[in-house]
Amino acid sequence: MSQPLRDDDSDLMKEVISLCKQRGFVFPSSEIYGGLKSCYDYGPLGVELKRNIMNEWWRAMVHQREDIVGLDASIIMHPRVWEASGHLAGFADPLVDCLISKERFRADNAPRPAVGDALPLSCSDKAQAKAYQAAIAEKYGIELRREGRILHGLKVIDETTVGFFPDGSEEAKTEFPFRGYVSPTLGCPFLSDERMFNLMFRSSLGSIDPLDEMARALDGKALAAAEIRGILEQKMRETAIYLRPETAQAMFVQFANILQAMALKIPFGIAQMGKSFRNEITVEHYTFRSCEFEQMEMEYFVEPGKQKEALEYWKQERLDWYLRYAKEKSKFRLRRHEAQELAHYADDCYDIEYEYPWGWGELEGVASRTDYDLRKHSEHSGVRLTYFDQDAIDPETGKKGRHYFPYVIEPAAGATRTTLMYLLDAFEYDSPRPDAQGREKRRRVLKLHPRLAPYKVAVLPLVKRDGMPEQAREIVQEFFRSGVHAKYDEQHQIGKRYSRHDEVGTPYCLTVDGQTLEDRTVTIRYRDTTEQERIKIDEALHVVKKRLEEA
RNA sequence: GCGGGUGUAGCUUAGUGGUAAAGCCCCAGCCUUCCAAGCUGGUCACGAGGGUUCGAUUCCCUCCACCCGCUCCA
Repeated sequence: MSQPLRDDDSDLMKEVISLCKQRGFVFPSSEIYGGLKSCYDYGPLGVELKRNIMNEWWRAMVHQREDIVGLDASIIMHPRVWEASGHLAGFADPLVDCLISKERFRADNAPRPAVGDALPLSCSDKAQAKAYQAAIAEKYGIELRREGRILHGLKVIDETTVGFFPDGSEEAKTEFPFRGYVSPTLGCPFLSDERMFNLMFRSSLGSIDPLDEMARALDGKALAAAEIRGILEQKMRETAIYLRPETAQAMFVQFANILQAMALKIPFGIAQMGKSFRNEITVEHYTFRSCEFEQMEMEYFVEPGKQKEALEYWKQERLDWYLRYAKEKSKFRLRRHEAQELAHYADDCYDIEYEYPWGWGELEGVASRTDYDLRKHSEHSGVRLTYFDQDAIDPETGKKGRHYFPYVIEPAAGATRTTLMYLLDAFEYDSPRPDAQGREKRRRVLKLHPRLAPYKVAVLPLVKRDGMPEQAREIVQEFFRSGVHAKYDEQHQIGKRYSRHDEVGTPYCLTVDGQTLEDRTVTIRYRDTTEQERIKIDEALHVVKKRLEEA
C-alpha cells in the first residue's frame, strides 16, 4: 500500500521541486544569473514528460477523431486581432491599492457605496483598528471614532467627495476626493491611483528602434506627464505587436481558411498547442502560474442552440482524459462558474480542477464562448466568418439554407499545469521496507502513466562483464530503432539502478543476466510492484510496446 | 506592487567576525550475479552588489530569486 507523504501534503511540493531539479525535469531559468521571476526550463526528462502529455492530448483531440483538425499559428499576430478579441482593452485591469490596509484589488469589482452612505471601516481586530486609526490621523489629520474593530466618521457626500463627520456633527469637518468605490475588505476610500496592468507582452515589429521616433516626437517640448504618455503611446502603437495571451484567437482568425481548405461540416473543431504569454500580476506555485506558459486549446464550432449539449459533452470528455492518466481520481472535479464569474464572452463555463497541495486549482476551463469571437473578428476585419448550412432551416425565412455564426465550445487546457499536476499525482513514497542489508528504506517512486513516462524502458546488464553489457546494448539498439525511448545503464549495482529508474518513473526494466547468455531470455521488472518475469529477448520489444498500448 | 518568511555543494542540512562540516548524489578504481551494500580516492557551496571592519558566509543596506497571504485564472 502506498501512503500519503508524511502527515499531509504540505511538503509534497518541496519534494517534487527538489526531485525535478535533481533528476533533470525542471530547472530555474537562467539560474547562473540568479534566475528570472517565474521562468522555468524543462530539462532532459521534463521535456519528455511534457511532450508525452501534449502528444497524448493531440492524439485524443485530433488523431483519434474525424471532426477536429490541427493548427500551429504564429505567436505574433496582427495587433488588430487583439483589438477585436477585446484583449487590448479588456485585458488591462485597473488595479488599486488601499493606502491604509495595503490590500490590492480590481477597481471594477470594488464595492460602490451610494451617496449619503456612512463608510465604517471594518478592521480584522481591535489592534489593527487602533493602528489604522493612528495611521489615518497622521496622514489625513482626522480622528475617527473607534468602536471595537470598527472605525466611524466617514460618509459619502456626493459622487466625488467623502467627508469626515465628527460625532453628532451634520457638517463635514474635512472633505476628501472620492473615487466612487472603497477597498473591499476594509471599506476605505483612501486609495492609490488606478493603475492599468496590461497583461499582454508588448514588443515592436520592425528593425527600427521606436525609441528614436519617440525622442524626435518629444524633442524640445515641455509637456506634462499625461501628455508625454499620450505621445509615447501613440508612437508605440505604430509598431506595436503583442505576444499572444492565448492560442485561441488564431483558430478564429483562420476559421474561414480552414473551413475552406478542409471542407469541414459543422460540428467541427480546430486544435492548437503552444506557448502563450501573460504579464501576471503575481506568479505563484512553481510552474503553476507563470508569465510564459503552454496551452492546449480547441475551439469546437456548433450550430447556435446546440452549445449546451456540446458543453456537456466536452466537459465530461476532458475530465475523462485527465483521469485516464491519473493515479488519484478523487483529486479531480468539475466546477461550474457562477454567473458573475463568467468572462464577457461566455454564457457558461466549467473548470476542471485538481486538488493541488495548496488547494483546488484550475487545470482547464471548458467555456461556452457563444459566437462572440467570430462575430467580433468579422466586424473588425470585414470578412464574413459565417458558416453556410444548406440543410438547416433559416429561422427568419423558414426556407432551407442558413448562414450563421457558429457557437463555440472551448476546452482550454494548461499544458504546463498538467505537467506539474501529473508529477504531483505520480510522486509517492512506498511504505518502508527492509533493504538487502535489513535497513528500513522508503522507495521514492514516480508512478507516471507508462505513456507519460520519460523513459519507457531501461536496459541493464546485471553486472559489467561476461558479455552482458554487449548483449544489453544490442537490445537497447532495437528499442532505439523502433522509436521507443529507452535508456542503457550499467553504472552502480543493479538495485541502485532500479531505484534510480523508479524515481524518474521508468515503468519497465529489462535485465540481462547469466541466464540470458544461455537461453536468450531477460527479466522484465515492473516499476509499481517491483516484480519480475522472464521473457524472450526476441519478444521484449513487442511486450513493452503492447504494454504501452494497453496501459 | 504590499505585508510576512527564506537563501551555505546537484539534493537535504550543520556552523562561524579569522574564507566552512556532514549525509545522500555524482566521478574514478576495487569488489559485487537482482532491488539505493562495502572499501579507496576525487569534484563541487556561503544568491548578487555595496557598506562597517585589519578581516564578513556571519553585522548593516540595496537588489535578485523562492515560499505564504491579497490579486489573477491555462
